Amino acid sequence: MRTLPPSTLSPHPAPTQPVVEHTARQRRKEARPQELLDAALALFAEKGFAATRAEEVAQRAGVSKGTLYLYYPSKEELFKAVVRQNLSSLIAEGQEVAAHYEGPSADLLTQLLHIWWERVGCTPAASIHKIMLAEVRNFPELAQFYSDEVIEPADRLFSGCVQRGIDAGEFRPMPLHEVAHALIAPLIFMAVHRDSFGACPVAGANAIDPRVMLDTHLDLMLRGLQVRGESPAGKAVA
Amino acid sequence: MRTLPPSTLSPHPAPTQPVVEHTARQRRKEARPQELLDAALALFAEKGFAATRAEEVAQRAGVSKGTLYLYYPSKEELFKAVVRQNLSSLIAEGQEVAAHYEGPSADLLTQLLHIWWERVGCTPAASIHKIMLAEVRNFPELAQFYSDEVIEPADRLFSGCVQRGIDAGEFRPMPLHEVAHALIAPLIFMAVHRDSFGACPVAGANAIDPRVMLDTHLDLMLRGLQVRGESPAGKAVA
Amino acid sequence: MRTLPPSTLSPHPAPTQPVVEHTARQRRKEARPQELLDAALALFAEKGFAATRAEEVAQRAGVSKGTLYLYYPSKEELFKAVVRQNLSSLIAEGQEVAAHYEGPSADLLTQLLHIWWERVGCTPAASIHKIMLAEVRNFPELAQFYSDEVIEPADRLFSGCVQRGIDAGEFRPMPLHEVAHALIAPLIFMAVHRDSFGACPVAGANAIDPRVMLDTHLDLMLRGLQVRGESPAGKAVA
Amino acid sequence: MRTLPPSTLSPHPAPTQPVVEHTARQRRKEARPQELLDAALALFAEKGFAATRAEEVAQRAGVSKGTLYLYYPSKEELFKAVVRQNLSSLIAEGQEVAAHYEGPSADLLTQLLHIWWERVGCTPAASIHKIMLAEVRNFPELAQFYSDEVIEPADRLFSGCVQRGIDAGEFRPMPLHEVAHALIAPLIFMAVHRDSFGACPVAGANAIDPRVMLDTHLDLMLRGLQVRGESPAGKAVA
DNA sequence: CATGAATGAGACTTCATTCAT
DNA sequence: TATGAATGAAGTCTCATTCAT
Repeated sequence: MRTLPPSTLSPHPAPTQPVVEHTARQRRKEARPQELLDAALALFAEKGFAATRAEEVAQRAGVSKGTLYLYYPSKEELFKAVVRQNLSSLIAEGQEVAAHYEGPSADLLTQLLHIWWERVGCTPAASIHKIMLAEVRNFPELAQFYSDEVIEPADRLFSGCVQRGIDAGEFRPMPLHEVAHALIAPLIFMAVHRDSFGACPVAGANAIDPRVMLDTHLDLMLRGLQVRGESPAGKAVA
Repeated sequence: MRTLPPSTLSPHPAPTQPVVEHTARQRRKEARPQELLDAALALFAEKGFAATRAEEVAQRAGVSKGTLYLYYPSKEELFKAVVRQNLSSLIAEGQEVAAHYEGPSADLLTQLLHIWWERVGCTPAASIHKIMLAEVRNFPELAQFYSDEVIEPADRLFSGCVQRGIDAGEFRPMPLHEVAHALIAPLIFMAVHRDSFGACPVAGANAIDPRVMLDTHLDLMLRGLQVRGESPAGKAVA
Repeated sequence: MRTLPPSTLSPHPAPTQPVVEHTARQRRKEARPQELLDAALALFAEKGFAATRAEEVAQRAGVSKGTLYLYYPSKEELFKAVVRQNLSSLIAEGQEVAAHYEGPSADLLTQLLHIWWERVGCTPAASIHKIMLAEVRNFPELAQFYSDEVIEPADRLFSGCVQRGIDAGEFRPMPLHEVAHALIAPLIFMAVHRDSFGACPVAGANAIDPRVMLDTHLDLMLRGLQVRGESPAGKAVA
Repeated sequence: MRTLPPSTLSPHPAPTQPVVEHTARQRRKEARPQELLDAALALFAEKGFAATRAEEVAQRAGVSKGTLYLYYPSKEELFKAVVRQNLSSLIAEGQEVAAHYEGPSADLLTQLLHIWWERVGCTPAASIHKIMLAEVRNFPELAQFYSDEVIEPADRLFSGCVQRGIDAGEFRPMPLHEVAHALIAPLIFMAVHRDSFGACPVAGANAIDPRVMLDTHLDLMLRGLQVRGESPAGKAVA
């Protein structure tokens, strides 16, 4: 379902079948959670949380209703698991990249946004943001969960990079959270838009090429952040 | 809640329908559709489509459940009516401003975004975007409508301004649609976010001050658009 | 369903239709709660709490599933309403009788037990005790409710009568709660037994005539309580 | 949980089934039915039939769900087996005692009730009565079984003792079955009550001390049975 | 026009039972 | 023989929609 991204961050640490041989049934059992999460993500993305029926998720994963509840005790927990698998893990990886990065901050931001696009923006995982925005009022517990697991860490990640650039004299001093928001918002918005209007023959939504958009956005933002007189560092994008 | 009931205690022996009768009840009757749409907008914005109960809409509009169905044959039709009614007036205004503007393009963009924020971003109308994003997959016919009535005109408006700046030598040449998207997306995103997470005690969402965000965003974008060596024009923001 | 008991305690204070005329629908609405409670009591008695399906109750009352939930928000609340109507009210009446009684304590106990038999013991209401005994462990909230609404008041009522007899020198001094228990337990037990085994052709259960049992029990108990040398006061039973 | 798994780490090259093998596993296998019945009794007593899950019974017996169904083809059959196994042995004992008793009938009754309390009333077996009362309507065939195996013999036992006392001039002539009922009912009722409400902080249920109750009850009953003018015989109770 | 009592399809979730291993 | 993953019928409760008044 997910095409191997050219990213240096391999999603799973090389499965290459361990020594022990499993029976067919055991293999099914081990694959179940992943199959269920994939089915759930697809359906949540398509119809939203409330409108997705548990039985549909099960059917799409090729199991019965009861089996779904064998692995996840409620629809809400299933959704949380989807969020964890698709977002929480990625943000952690982003933190790793940022923590060990040596080059210019502009390049770091460029790389982070490209990673985000390849791992989230152009995958069904992008829909999760839409789902949260739309339904979070009805599930307050999910709001806190999402804030803790996704929004806060992502804000820390991007604010940290901007701070890093300011400290190094690469960027102008600017309000951190607002810049972080301005950095990621257009990308999420584009992904969400494509997810919602992409299926329909809508000129406006399709007039935008995601790759061009990403590069343009980075060009604008990095030039905007840049200290006057220097040359922009984000050229690597092209 | 019901004004002037035909109580038996009325001092006059039943006036047998006055000539006009355009009073109380009649006025209520004419105002009903608007009252219902207002109530529906508020609730759809708050809870989404599926989680909004028809009875709640009726209650909030001060009528009974049955009356709602007198005006709208189903919850779906009510939803469509809400979207249509609230979007039709959203665009014209901006077009007017842009058509007659004389000053620098940076100032024009600054003004347009401020107008958007005051007229849409910080009003319930902002919720409509959220609703559309969330539910458009379930109402394909609304997608075309929304695209024609909102997305396309808005894109034309902002692309036009950017083109104007490029033509005048104020801005660097850049991909028009992508810049237009980068201009408006963070604002819509912020409004939608506040609408969803604002009620919850979520640090990340509340860390951003809308006014600061707006100015920061404009600062970044205009400096990013600006032709090298000139001074940015968007300082008027205060 | 309930035959008018010869008791001086009229169950309802004479309905005799108030002045206002109701339409058919309104009449139905007003009768609904009673119809539902009757149906619920019958089914709870027959199958227990957990095994009684909400839809069955509705059907027996001649309405749909949804209507039941219009009047009682959950099966548990429905059960509580059944208890209140059938037991709580009766105990309150018993307290009234006891509070104003003038004659010998033995006669008071005789009368209370006869009332209990006629109003509970030989009606479906007797099954409620069985239901509670059987299922209370699974519904802790019901346990507290039943204890507060039924067990405690009943214990107070009977202990109070025994105390009254002891104070007046009619009865020997004895442990109050234990005597109260010994007074009411055989009657409840008999009723519960008949409710459970009555339908089956079981000699043992049917060998006992409730009337004889009641009189025998009273005879034994009152003679047992009686201060030595006096003549028993409970002869009125026959 | 599984004893002696045929692990590949076994030092001996698979002993190819020893001669007797009546060890560990074999012993477990033979003990299985009893372990399952014990677990089932405990759970049925605690939660009732419907609320007891098959898997819980299996877990408590230390086996898997599937194994339970190897021994009992359904939950219903398991329930019947529990009832049969626990009741059949309860009655014989009392009959023995009564048959050979030489002393006064009051002492005999005293002794029988004390035996009942120690052997049934204060053991899990008391719960069986509760289960029967609650569920017998759903298992009509058990009604006859229970009646034949328990109710009838118990009635014969106690009626016989009363008859013996009357014949000997110790007791007043009274209806036999009704007296038998009045003798045993309060004790069963108390045991059942404690079993159901004992866990809850219910004053009424806990206000009664079983030992005091037993003595009080015997005191009342024997005095009630006693022929006028004689002194009661049941003092032996201590 | 307006009401609100009534309906019943459908959602989530549980659990007795089966069967491949 | 023993396991436990899988099933699907059934239960409680919700809510869009209808219609007698």
